[in-house]
Amino acid sequence: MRKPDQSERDKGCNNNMVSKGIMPMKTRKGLWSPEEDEKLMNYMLRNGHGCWTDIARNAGLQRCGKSCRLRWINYLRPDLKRGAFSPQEQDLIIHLHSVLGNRWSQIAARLPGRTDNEIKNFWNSTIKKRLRTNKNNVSTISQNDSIRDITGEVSMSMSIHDHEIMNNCMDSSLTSSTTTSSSVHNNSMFMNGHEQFGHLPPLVLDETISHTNIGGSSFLNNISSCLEQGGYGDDVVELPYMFGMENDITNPELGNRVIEDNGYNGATFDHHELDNKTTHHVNHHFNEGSDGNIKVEEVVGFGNHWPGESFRIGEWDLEGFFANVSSTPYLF
DNA sequence: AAAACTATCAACCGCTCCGGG
DNA sequence: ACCCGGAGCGGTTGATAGTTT
Repeated sequence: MRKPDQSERDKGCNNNMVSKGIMPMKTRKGLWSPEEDEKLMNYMLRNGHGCWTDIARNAGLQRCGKSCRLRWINYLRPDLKRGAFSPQEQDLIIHLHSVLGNRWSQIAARLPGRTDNEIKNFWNSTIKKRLRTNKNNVSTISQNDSIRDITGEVSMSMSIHDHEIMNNCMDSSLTSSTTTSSSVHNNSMFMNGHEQFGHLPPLVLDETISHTNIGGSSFLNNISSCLEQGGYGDDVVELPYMFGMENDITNPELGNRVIEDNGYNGATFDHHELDNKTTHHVNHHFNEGSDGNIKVEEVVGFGNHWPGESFRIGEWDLEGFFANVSSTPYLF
């Protein structure tokens, strides 16, 4: 972690001003102190969003707006979910990354309570490493169980069964777990009304499939098992051409989801940082005092759980989501 | 016990995009 | 059409905690 420092100039935030010969106000850089958190939290809860530069100034912070925005989004937002990623979330991240690539903000948009930074960090540390390790363990992939592009190169170690699921899910005209049979798919099938990508090779399946189960999450399970068994590698997981999602990545189920609010009622709520590995947690307790100001207290505790479970804003029922996955056909 | 190594993640940086003038 | 400033994004850095040697 970076030490809080008193930089003479916030290079990143004040580039424009400096280039114009305007001497910017001194801004702090580095880690945020609890006092700064408190100020920003107070201001945001009272006034809500606005121009970040104004927020920084009006909240009495010697920070640039950019820094305030980042702090709020990544740390102070009341709807943030903390703690380790669940296996379901991990599956979802892996899948979404295979679809969206490094578009962390778009991935984060589908994981309520998670930030792009968090997901990016998680991917770059944990998953990337895991994939790299597992990749080395991969020896052969059955041709019959793989998907090949037009050149015959094995491009993804997803089972035909799961690929079929995805194909069918791409087709919004399919509303139930129907039986389909096809040996060749071209891009138009995947695009299905969305803008098509121009020069992408069609996918070729090796054999006819006659079974699918849209409602299941076997695709995700398969990703999990591939991950564990070493089926995915950096160079085989990308499937950017399968979806016409560039212009349509809004998932009504997720995007409009009402976040459960079990704790924050405007008076008091907790913000937990949880480290499952060490069972140590730092609990930032935000409490509204008699003066109406939000106080930030740091409480250190132990135990691999959410103390009191009082602050579960953003707690997201992934199980329920996956159970209803058939209603979100263009996500899977 | 200490040094070296590794993992994690908060925060910075530079860039692009977009809306307003 | 152009300029400007703010917002947002993705890549990267670096401090610190944890683990291994």
